[in-house]
Amino acid sequence: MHALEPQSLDRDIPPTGLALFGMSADPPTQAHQEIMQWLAPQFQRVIVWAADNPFKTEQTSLHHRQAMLGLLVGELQSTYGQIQHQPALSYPYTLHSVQAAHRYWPQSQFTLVVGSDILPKLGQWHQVELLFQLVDFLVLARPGAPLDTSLINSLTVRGGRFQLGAFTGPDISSTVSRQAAQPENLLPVIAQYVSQHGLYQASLTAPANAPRTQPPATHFPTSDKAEFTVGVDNVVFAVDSQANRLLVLLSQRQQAPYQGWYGLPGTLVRAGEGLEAAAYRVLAEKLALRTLYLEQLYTFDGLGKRQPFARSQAEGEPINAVKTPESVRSGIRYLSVSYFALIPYGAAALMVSAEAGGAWFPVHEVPPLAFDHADILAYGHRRLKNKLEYSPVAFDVLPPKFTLNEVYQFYSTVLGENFADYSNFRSRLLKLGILQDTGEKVIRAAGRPASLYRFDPIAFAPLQETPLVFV
Amino acid sequence: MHALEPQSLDRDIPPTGLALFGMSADPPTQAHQEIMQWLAPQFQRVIVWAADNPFKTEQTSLHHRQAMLGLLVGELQSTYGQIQHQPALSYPYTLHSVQAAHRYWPQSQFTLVVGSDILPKLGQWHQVELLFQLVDFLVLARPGAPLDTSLINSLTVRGGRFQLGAFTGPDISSTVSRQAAQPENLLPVIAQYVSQHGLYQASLTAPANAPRTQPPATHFPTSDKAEFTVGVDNVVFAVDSQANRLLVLLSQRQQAPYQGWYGLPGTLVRAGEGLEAAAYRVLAEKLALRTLYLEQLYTFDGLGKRQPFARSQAEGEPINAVKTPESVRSGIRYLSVSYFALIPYGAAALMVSAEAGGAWFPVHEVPPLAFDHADILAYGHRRLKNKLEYSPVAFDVLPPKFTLNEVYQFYSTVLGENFADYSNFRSRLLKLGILQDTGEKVIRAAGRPASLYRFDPIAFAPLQETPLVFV
DNA sequence: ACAAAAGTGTTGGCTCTACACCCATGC
DNA sequence: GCATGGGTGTAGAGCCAACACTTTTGT
Repeated sequence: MHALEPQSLDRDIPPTGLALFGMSADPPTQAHQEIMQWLAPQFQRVIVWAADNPFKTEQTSLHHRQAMLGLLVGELQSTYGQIQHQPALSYPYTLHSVQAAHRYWPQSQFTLVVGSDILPKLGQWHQVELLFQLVDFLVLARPGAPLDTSLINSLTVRGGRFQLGAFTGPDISSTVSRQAAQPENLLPVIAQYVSQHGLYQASLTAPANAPRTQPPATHFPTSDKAEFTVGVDNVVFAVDSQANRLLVLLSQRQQAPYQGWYGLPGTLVRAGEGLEAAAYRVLAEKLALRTLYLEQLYTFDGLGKRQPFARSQAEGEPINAVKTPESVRSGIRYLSVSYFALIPYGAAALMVSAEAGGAWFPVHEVPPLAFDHADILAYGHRRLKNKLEYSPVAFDVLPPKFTLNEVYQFYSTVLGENFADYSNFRSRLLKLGILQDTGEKVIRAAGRPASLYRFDPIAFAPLQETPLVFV
Repeated sequence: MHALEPQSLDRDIPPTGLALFGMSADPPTQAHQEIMQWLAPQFQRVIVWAADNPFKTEQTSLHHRQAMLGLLVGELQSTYGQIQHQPALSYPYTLHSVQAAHRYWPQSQFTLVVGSDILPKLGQWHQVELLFQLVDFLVLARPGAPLDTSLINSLTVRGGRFQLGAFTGPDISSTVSRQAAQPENLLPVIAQYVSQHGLYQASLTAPANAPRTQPPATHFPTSDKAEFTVGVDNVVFAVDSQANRLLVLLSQRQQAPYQGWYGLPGTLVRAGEGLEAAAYRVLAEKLALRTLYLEQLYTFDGLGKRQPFARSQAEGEPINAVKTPESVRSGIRYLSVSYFALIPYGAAALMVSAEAGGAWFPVHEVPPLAFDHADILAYGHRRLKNKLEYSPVAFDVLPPKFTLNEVYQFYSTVLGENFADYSNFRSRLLKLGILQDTGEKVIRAAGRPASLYRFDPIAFAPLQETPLVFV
């Protein structure tokens, strides 16, 4: 039993192993901190977590305990970089925490750090024999829980490997600090957290009207951050289903750069104005309309071509090799947030004419565009096609009552020629059950009168989250 | 035939009609501009476009002609708001332009403005009888093309309705300005465009080394635009498929606001640094890894809750009613561009420990987060699930060789319990033909050895654009 | 009567789901 | 042997493209 000799620790435990130190952290104390400091030089890494024991009903919520432990570890990390807070190890059973650790750091040697007070209960732990195979134990003596050699013997018989830690510091009882908790007994960083969140109210003499949650201030620390001007650029589509043409709204630029070129209608975001509000403003300046579909597309920095289509960086260069483009290092930069809009075809006519400078182009006949607007337009076009296939945007811009053929024309205009035939489209659409037959009939041309349908939002509501196919 | 009296125009044509004025615009001249000015007071609106006649081979490309016409109309619009350039009316046949106009402005009265020189050819125009039903004609006299009354009579018999315009101004021949083209014969705005794009080279005495395309300058006009600080926030996921847990990387904030809270790891964008580069930098500071999947998620202004999930504004309030939130009107604003990353599970262990301040949380057990990071996280989670279903991101973070069961575990961890059974998942995945069987076998636990597969990027390449389902 | 458009029905082929069953290994 | 996980096969249900067919209108 010489392994139980305290002084044997420093030479028996190799500095290549990982220490696992779970605790309730309710709250974490200076003793916990000192144990970590004591463990740090002896192990390659020290992993700590707050145990998630659902049976302790009186316990402070795991969130708070994790936050406090994170603060405590954060204080140490500048000196002891190898100490790590690992919330993903929070499990009800220690076995599961240890198993997770094995998955995180395969082929590592683990030492589980425990207080001597848990030894009597250890025999009944969940699958303790399996646990014994996975970790060595490092037992730290606690006052009131002297080491019982026969107990350790019986556990050793079942497969446990125990070492005794030569740690001598303050006791680690959280119960004491919780119950007799005066702020001065806690570490300052913990005390601050405790008072801010109103924990341990029963005993803590917290300032009566201390703020519980902090106001979300708007101040950010300055560094060599860049300053930006932010603009929105809109890709606005209208569907002329009768002529089978998809139209896009462009506007001609009045100033350099690209003076005289066509581009996407856009604007700079004004002080106090939201992104989406700016996008709406651009539309309202060019068009008079009441209904539309609008969503954010993509954000482009001004630096080089971004490709929103890029699938992956897999197997590529290490990420540290990503280099900052050398262009545009001067002064204020420009950021473009693009939005994508679909408006009713009728509204295309209602263009506000005075100085609007907007014009509709068929999407397959757009002129060369300013900046990278051709890319943005292509991306928006792609998004429109995808959106149509799995979401009912079409009904946002079709008239309130419509014939099924109108819907069909709309879809085939946007999605192109290789499109399903009318009768199958029809039956699929109706089977979704989101269209109401109004009973009204209408005659658009020669031929049998068509029923007018209405989109039924309440029938659609439950399908909102379902992946639907409208094709 | 009193309708042919010039002076009858002002009282016979109601100011409620729309004038349609198509031209070749090759280039548009001062005469065109004067005609528009003359038409403007007489009509509710004047619609102009550049005709798209594919038979004229020597013609300047439609793009340039549209751009020039747009510039010319732009000059007039501050005074004559009712003049509109409408490129969507560019068709080979005038009939189609007129029909499109009828779709744009239904129930309107249209007058087509033409020069007297086209009258002899008008009888052979495409479906001219139908055209006659759709528009009145307003004929402007041109030198060398005197009005032939018998010609007009015969066209009237076929259904045409003609009026004679009392316009007296310079002749409108573009051919002349093109061939005898000196810059001083053109309107200044057109001359500038022509020289910048090197049009009409044969005859134009353009400056020898005038720039053909403008440099994309980086200067923008100032208005009451807001200044922004831009940050990126990353939603970083790792899949622990063995424990069936999805992990997300959080970091604890060191400063106010929300000091001590957990939040998404982020940073401010530095001068000269691209958005994606900043996102990579954050990851590189916290983690040591070589492969990952990264894509842009969404851009949040700091103003109030945005909901990237919003389906539509359909049937809502008119867009002019969208109001700017009153919050944060002061000084510099903050914009958050969020990115979404998926990293290999093994890399989660390689956390750079020193002062990294990062920690992995199971996604269903995250603590309360700073700012609106909980919303961003939820959105990222949604995106992850969607991405998995129709794109092969999983293979970016799985090891280079993997068993099918590992893929299955990965999918069921992310997509949850109600997931297809293994054998069907297996056959569907293999049928895609994007996995190669390496022939190697591996034994993970008890049971028959599993084949190792490899993702085959070249087999996948042609499927890139196809809508695939991996579920 | 005929053409054109709306709407219904049928049929063969395909895919998906659920489940049964065989295979190869550790113990 | 038996348990465990890998891997194959199959019957039934449902879906879908293609196309024929009926109904109701305009001309």
